[in-house]
Amino acid sequence: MTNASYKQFCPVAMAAEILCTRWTVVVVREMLCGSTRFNDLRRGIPRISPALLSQRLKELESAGVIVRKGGKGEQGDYHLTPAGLELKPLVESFGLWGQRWIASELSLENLDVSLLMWDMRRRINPAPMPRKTSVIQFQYSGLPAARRNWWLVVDPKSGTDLCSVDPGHEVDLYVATDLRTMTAIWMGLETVRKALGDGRLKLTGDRKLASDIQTWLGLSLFAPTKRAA
Amino acid sequence: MTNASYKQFCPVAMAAEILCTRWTVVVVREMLCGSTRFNDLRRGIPRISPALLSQRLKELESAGVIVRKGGKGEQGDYHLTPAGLELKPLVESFGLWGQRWIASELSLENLDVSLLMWDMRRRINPAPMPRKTSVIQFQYSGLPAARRNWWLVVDPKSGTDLCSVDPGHEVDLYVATDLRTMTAIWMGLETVRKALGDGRLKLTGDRKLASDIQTWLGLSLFAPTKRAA
DNA sequence: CGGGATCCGTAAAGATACTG
DNA sequence: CAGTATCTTTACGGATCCCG
Repeated sequence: MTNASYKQFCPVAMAAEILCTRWTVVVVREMLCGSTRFNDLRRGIPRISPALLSQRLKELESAGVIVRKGGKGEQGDYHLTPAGLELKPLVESFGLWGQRWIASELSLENLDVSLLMWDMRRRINPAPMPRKTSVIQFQYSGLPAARRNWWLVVDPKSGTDLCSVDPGHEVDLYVATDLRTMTAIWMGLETVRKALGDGRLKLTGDRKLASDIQTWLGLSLFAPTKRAA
Repeated sequence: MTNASYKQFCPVAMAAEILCTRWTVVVVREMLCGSTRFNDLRRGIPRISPALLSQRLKELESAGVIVRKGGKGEQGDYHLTPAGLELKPLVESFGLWGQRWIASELSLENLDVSLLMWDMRRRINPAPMPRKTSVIQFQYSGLPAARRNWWLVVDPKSGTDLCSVDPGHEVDLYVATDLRTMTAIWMGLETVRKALGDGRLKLTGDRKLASDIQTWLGLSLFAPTKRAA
């Protein structure tokens, strides 16, 4: 079917043929967010099968959107080409439209704690945080024990690590909440202040870190978008 | 599969789930270009099966992108909702990227005379043409007899009609060329002047109409886009 | 003739297991 | 870690038919 094409010279149709197969736009989004390794991509796209991810990467490579570095059999390292980088406005169009027009209840049906934490790790802004390494532990009520606790280890110099098992460091701030509340905050559907107010979010530990949370907890790229629906 | 979703709260993924099924973006493009009837859509998307078009229209309706006017069994009349109209920038992103990065030889493999004429009909600009109705006959060499001749009947008041059988009016301008040349001009890949110069395009009839052709023959929306590949 | 619905064979995607 | 292999389910393409 991939070969039995739309047969239209229109550039919209030609681009759609490359990009509008299942998962493809999500793969590109993930690469625009900085993932380059096969398993990093899988982490950002948990429900894609490895076979299909592999196929999509090959298709994107032959379309000139990405290049694979490393020989066959070696570790692959995937990077966007100039053509791939220019897909950024297109992916942003998807995000803006989705944020504006897809009912928020629908988004909040697709809760996924590892996806949320993986996104948060990428968007943490260490600038307003202490010079030293900060450790923030998230505690999600109502989740199975293995997925309940998450640690963000923020080193202003080397970046942020995400752990789902206790890394053993002393914790500077505990964030106790439920997954739906944290996801809604992340998406800009509600605010830290409101969730703190009605008790769905509790912060304990370092006072400064707690009061500054809105400044270092980078929200989703699309959180500022005004909703229409 | 449509229901077994990506399961991601990310608005990019949620939008992609709605829009990135086969043909869907092309259907939206066609509606943004003004088609509202089932068979107008089929004309702009000749290779979609009626069953799949019907299914896509239902999906777009339940996603809130279009509304169907007319009761069940009645004539359907499909219109974009406000959410659908806001897909315009997204569809334009596809077109811009496609025009910039997809090799032109690839586009010119997908020649389709009825698609080209259907697009041209929509983009003709009657303003610089005579007040009276103008008839332009296109003669494509190398096509089977039934698809060789096309007539655009441009009435500055009521709009433009496209005919593939002789409507019987007196012809003001004859445009004799081949399909590849006309498509390349339409896409901005080359100019009328150059095609006239090397004889791949011939204009006979009304001198004024002929010399003004670049002003009234609206090109593809993406013709001004600079290519990268 | 416009606006679809049905049926069937092929092609793509999901799930899971497995390997260098 | 970075993918293949295999099997089942779902989607798509194409032809045909239906109905007002």
